[in-house]
Amino acid sequence: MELDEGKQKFIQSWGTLGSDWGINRTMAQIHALLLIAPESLSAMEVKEKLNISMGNTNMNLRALIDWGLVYKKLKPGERKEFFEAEKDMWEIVKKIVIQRKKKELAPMIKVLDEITAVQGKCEESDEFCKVVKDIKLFSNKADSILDTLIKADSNWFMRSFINMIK
Amino acid sequence: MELDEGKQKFIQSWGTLGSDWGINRTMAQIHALLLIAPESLSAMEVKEKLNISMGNTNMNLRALIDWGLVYKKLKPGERKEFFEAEKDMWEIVKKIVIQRKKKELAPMIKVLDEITAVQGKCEESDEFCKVVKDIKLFSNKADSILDTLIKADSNWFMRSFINMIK
DNA sequence: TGTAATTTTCAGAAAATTTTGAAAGTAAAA
DNA sequence: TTTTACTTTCAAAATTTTCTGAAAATTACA
Repeated sequence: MELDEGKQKFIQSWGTLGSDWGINRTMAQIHALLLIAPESLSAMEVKEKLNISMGNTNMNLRALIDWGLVYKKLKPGERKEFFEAEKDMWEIVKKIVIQRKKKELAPMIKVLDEITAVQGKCEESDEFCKVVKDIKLFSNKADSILDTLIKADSNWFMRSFINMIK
Repeated sequence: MELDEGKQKFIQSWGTLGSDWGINRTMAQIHALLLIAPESLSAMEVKEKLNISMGNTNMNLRALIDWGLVYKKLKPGERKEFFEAEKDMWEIVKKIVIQRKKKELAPMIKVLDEITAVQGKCEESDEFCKVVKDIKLFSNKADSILDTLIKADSNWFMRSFINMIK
């Protein structure tokens, strides 16, 4: 395998992984492209390297910026904008966790709370009540664990996990 | 809000959460329905409660069984099959982790390994090589953390995290 | 064995998501 | 101010994913 082939493969795989992770394919591919770019790239360069339309490029670059995975960079003397990826893996993971927590966990917790307001009507034996209680317990735990992770730095995280594992 | 309304809401939310998690909407809704069902249900009952086709019901019940989230149960004297959800939250999470690890993490690690075979051709300065190395480190770490989690039991997990957090 | 109940399969339909392309918007330079 | 380079928007098209419905397969019972 040649180096360029490897890069291509990496971009494709990152795209696939992304789409499994609620990040759309193109968004993840742009991220991958910027991750391995030695220099920041312009929107036009991204468009051309990935063979996608300008509209698509623009929308997904915006989304990446929203997520905090890509930064806009202005080069002095250059009119157009350049883009640069966040390259610290721990930062990347944290930013993804923040987004997914907001998009997924928060709404679930909200619904669970609404449902709990009704729990008075529950028979002790009612399966529904038991399940909701369990899930609530679990979600709240997950919520606070993730909050801790988000605040933590990489070393701390690794250290904790190493302790946990041994 | 009435109890039935609450149940409905729960099924819908679990469906939405599912589709964010690589479990399709219907699959997650069936899981939710079975989670809060006091008794195991037949395929026909599932079909009717969720207003979906028999084909869809069958396919997603199979998928849930594959994932280990639902068990098939035969009632003596009854010809048809009944279905019952795994209700232990920790088991549920573990089973989802197992599937996603297989589907997402494993292929990524495979690609990274293939790519690494080419790394000889890398300049020390090449961004690509740095990034691949970082991601590999991270993925392998994630892989072994998840393996540990899968083997662990709920109490152990919680205990570790409580320690971690304080 | 034949019949009826139940389950499975899968091609095409429907729905959801992503992408394009062209037009509109902005702002630096001339 | 006009031109030019670039960015943004968004309706419609393309693609991908999910669902249906009907037919085929399986199984249990008579």
